[in-house]
Amino acid sequence: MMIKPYVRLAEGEEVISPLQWMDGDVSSPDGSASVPAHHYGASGASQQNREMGSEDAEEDEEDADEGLEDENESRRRGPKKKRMTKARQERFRARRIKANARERSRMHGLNDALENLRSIMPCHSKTQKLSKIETLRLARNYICALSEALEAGLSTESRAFMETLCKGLSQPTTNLVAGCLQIGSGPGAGMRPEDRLGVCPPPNPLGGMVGYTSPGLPSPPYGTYDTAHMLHLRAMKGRQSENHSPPEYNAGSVGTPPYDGPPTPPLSISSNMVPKQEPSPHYPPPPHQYSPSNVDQVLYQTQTSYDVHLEGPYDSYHPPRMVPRQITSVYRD
DNA sequence: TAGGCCATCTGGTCCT
DNA sequence: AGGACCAGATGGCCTA
Repeated sequence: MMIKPYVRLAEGEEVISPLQWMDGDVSSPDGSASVPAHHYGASGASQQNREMGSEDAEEDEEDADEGLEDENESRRRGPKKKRMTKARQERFRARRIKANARERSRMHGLNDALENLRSIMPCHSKTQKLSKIETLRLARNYICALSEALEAGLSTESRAFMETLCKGLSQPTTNLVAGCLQIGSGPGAGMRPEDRLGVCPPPNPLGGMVGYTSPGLPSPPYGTYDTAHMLHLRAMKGRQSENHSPPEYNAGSVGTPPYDGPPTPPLSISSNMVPKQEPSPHYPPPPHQYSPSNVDQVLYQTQTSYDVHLEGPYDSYHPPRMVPRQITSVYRD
């Protein structure tokens, strides 16, 4: 028999658990479940607990069955296991069902919080949802990047900001971030609303795009983009210090590189914004309007690192695909 | 088809 | 005693 997977239920819906399923006719007389053992996972010992119940006493009926203990059971050290009477089984199941419901609810709360976090990330797409781990990484990077921007008075469109933001992210997420923050409003005008990216806070109700992601940007060949060189850049800045980062965040490691900056300065709510929140009618600005500064020059390069692929028909549900152009050279001076 | 991600169940541990 | 939290295990879904 196949056990259906659990899905997140709408409010009011009731979940049927294997334990409840156990309560049906499929339970064997001795109380051990017919639920496939593999469904439970865990070790043999745990499995035994599940079947025998590791719960506390049910005094009645106990002594009478003493002689029926199997030999291994009687030789075992430690407190003797109480036998699983029917009443104890029922209590155990009821408690387990309650615990399962609590655990589900707890995890839903966790997921809701994660969803809230996603919604204020600089890259927010309903069609290309960040995974949990990537959400956390990006959140961490975002905080670091904003802190650095505040500290150094840099633009949140600066290269440094982008670098920090993309540190240690997976290739698809890096692509998403890049597409998010570097693509202007022009070609995306016809996109699905849910593909528009909110830049904390979400899109300006007055209209205008704050940027968008291409739905399903292919990973490679985008991706010779390597964050290793970013670490290099940071190392050159000589800002190695303090234990703000987990030990695994070393330059040579695969995980998210360390944030080696100073402690995060206090951020006001209003400061938790990036400039693109107020969309410019000319974003990205044409070259002749662009600031000649070095950082902006680099930024302009990044903004022009995608071409709009106009091949084939497209409409609001099939927006033009963004085709990368030499993304690897974006961060080179 | 393998691998990534996810939801869920579960037992253990800690805390109130 | 019961709840919160955690980590291990499992199977389903999706995508490259």
